[in-house]
Amino acid sequence: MSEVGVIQDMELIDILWKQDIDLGARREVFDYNHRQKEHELQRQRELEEEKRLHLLREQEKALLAQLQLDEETGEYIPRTPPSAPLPLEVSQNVNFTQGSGGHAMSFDECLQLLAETFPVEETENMSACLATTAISVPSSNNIMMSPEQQPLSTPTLSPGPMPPPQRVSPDLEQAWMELLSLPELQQCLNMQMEDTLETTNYTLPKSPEVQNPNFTFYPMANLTNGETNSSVVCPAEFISTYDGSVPSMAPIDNLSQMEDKAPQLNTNYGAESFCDIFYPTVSLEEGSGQHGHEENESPTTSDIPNKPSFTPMDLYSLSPGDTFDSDKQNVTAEMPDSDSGISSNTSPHASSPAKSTYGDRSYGYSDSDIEEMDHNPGSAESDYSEMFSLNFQPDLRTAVSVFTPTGQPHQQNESKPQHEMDLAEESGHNSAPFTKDKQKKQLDVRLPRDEQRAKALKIPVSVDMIINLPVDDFNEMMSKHQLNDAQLALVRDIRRRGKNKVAAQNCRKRKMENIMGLEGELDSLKEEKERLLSEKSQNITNLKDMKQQLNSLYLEVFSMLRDEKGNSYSPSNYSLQQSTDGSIFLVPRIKKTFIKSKDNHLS
DNA sequence: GCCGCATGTCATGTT
DNA sequence: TAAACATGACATGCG
Repeated sequence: MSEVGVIQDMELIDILWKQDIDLGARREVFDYNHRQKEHELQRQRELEEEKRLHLLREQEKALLAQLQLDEETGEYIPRTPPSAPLPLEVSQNVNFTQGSGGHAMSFDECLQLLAETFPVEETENMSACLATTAISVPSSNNIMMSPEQQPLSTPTLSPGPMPPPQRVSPDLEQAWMELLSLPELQQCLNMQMEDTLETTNYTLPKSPEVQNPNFTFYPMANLTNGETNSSVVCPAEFISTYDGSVPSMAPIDNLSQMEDKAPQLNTNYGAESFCDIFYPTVSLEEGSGQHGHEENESPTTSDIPNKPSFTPMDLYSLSPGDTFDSDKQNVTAEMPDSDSGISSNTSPHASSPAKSTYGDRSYGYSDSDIEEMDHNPGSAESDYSEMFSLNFQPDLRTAVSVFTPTGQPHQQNESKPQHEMDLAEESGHNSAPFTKDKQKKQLDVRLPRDEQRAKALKIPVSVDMIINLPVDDFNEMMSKHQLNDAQLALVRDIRRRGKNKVAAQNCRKRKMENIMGLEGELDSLKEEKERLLSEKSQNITNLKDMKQQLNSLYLEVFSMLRDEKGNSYSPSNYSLQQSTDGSIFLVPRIKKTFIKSKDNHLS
């Protein structure tokens, strides 16, 4: 293009730009040089970013070389020269406050804090993880949380930082909070989680930091999956570490399946496997169920936001010991009967997972029930089991695992007060006019019967799921489990009874509301009646007064009338009458009396 | 033992 | 037509 042509073009652009000023277009939009400059700046920024990443990677390697596993405490401590051993507590007393110059806590201090937070029995196998990458520490720690530690609060895999473990000391917890507030660490955690999820083709919505190109990336985030993914370096033995606590959560066959799965986890350890470990019941049921097949059939990432692998029911089932809160709503989100204040949340078994665990016989049973079961342990087998002559061999693992959607072992730790407290809270509006402690107690009485029946027939689905699953999911679940006729019949009955129970509660609630509404309406009608009666009496009084006034006025007018002789008319002989056109006539009463007398005579 | 209340369950009708 | 829901009637447990 010639120079003249360029000038002409620029002039043309100027004209267009002037026209576009009104549209808010800036001149830079049309300036090629300006855009080129911007492009160069961006490239420069990217180069700086790469340099920075490289530098950080080098620092990371140096840091890892300094870490050392303390065989006794299981804590990772920095390699210190023998001459100047560093007390471990120092790291706990690190001032995490951010100074004016930035973070007072260095990254290796953060790592040390992480190492201290998680003891050796959990990190025995973490050494491999740490040896490979320090950034895998937070994630792997989270994976290897001991059973008593709180697992993920929700199954939803959040890209955000994990909550601090419960066992940390207050100081450590404080440090944790501050540590987690470090954007670098958050970034690392986000990236680590992403890497983990990517192994199962999951993608999570990136955090703003991730989306921000100017954000500082730690080098580990750029490692390949093989390097970063803790699953690769976490040996399968660590999985078996949890066999002592987890197996009670899964049926035997599923357990074996899970154990068989362990080596696979070793090579491909993602979110799904993660859930398999901590929530084997759900993951094996759900994973192999309606959600599992989705992942198998179409593990596209686009499915994730629209249909997360955890439905509200999963949330409910997965929250160990947590009250299923409104979200339960979440459950109610599945159940459109939001008009009913009771719904399934108020059902004791549905409102809280903890309420579904009836391992303790004294829990939720009436005295007679307990007595009956004590005297006749086989009574747990319902009429169904007797009907179909099934041999119910109490299999603690199976029984407990099958009917605890929460995945919690049935160690009843006297949680009843809390349970009732939850009930009281959750019953909420239900408190009037139904809710009493007795009612709550009786709500609990019935459910275990179905629980026991299901247990007797070894139905591999929790009663809560049987009742609350949408019909499609329910049918799908039933088709996945090979159930015999007796089991199918029982499952159908449990579902029918469970739904009808809620319906009856709603019905009674509505009935009481109707009664109360009718009572209120009755009161208002009584008030209306009183008001109308008083108004009637007032009207009668007014009418009386008006009649008197009219009478006096009539007499007054009549007294003023005179005949041609000047004599007054007698009111007894004459009366005043008004015609339709308004004129007044003096009518003699004689005729009237004559007619009257005539009428009387005829009658 | 009777009574009232709360709740679960069944049968049946309705949506 | 199936599933969910509504509701009357009855049974049961409890105080």
